[in-house]
Amino acid sequence: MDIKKTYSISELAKEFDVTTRSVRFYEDQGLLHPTRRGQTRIFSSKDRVRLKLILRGKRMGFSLAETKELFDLWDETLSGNEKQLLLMLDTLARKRAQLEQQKNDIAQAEMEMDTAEARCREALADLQKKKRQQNKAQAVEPESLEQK
Amino acid sequence: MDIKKTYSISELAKEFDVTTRSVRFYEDQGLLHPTRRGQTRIFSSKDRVRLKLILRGKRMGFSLAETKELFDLWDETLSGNEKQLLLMLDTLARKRAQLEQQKNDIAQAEMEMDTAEARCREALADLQKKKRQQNKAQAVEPESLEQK
DNA sequence: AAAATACTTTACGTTTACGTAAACTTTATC
DNA sequence: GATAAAGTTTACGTAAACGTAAAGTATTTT
Repeated sequence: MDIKKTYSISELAKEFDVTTRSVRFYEDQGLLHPTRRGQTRIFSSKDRVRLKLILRGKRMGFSLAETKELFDLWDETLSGNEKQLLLMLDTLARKRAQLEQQKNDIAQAEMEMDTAEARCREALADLQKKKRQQNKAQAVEPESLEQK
Repeated sequence: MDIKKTYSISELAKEFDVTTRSVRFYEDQGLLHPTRRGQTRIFSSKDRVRLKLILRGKRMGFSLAETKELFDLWDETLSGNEKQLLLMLDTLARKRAQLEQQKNDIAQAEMEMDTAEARCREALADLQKKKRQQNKAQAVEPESLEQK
């Protein structure tokens, strides 16, 4: 079995460094489904996992709506209906393509950052050279002052 | 030299599959700097490159503000001021860390999609087996009817 | 010259993802 | 039993990234 524990809203908020407002909002949008004891929310470890997925999705540029779609689709997939299974496979394939695009984008960005960094270091090296020449000039100056 | 051409707003919009509204918005936000002939915008190949970077940034989950910051920083970097150079190097390092995080996220997502896909295929295989068994049953049924 | 085409500015509208404040209950602590 | 701490709902506010008219200008085509 999982960790099998339950979580309060502030426990989750603290663990993942989000506000309770955000967590409530995610519930409101149908991404989380806490139960209630009285009116207090009780989150399951499934909710915890989903929160983690939500945040990772955000870092990857996914909207909450997209993530919710995936959650819902997965839930329906678990029903075992053939149509849903095929739909899920199709969706997975499309998401994979999206990830491929992102990997390409990242690789490109990294290359460009390499050249940018190289130029920076080159420019810095030039500045250092200039400085050394100035220091040499200054090292001579005192003498010329004394001779005056 | 570059491609050295200039571009109209609709040329760029068509090439990158965005609306002219978006292009004007990017200018408004200080991300593009077209010149004017009369009141008509004329985009340089530098603008074209920047538009490409803007869109890639978006796919990578960067806001326009973040992208603008990088543009501005890079422009100031080109001035050759030492402080700016160091700032740029620092920023590059932070962006690299961000990309690393994204790569981890993507790798994680891919792994989870692998297991999700495997479960789907397994469930589908089970369904196929059931179907074959049903077909076998149906193939026998006609005989049993005739014998009645 | 009239009409079509491409461009412009101005400005209000919309969606997403929360922030923030107000007013209220429930539970834990002194 | 008062007070603080953590939770709740309701609701208005906001920044980002455009969408969508409306109304005008400039140029090209017929």
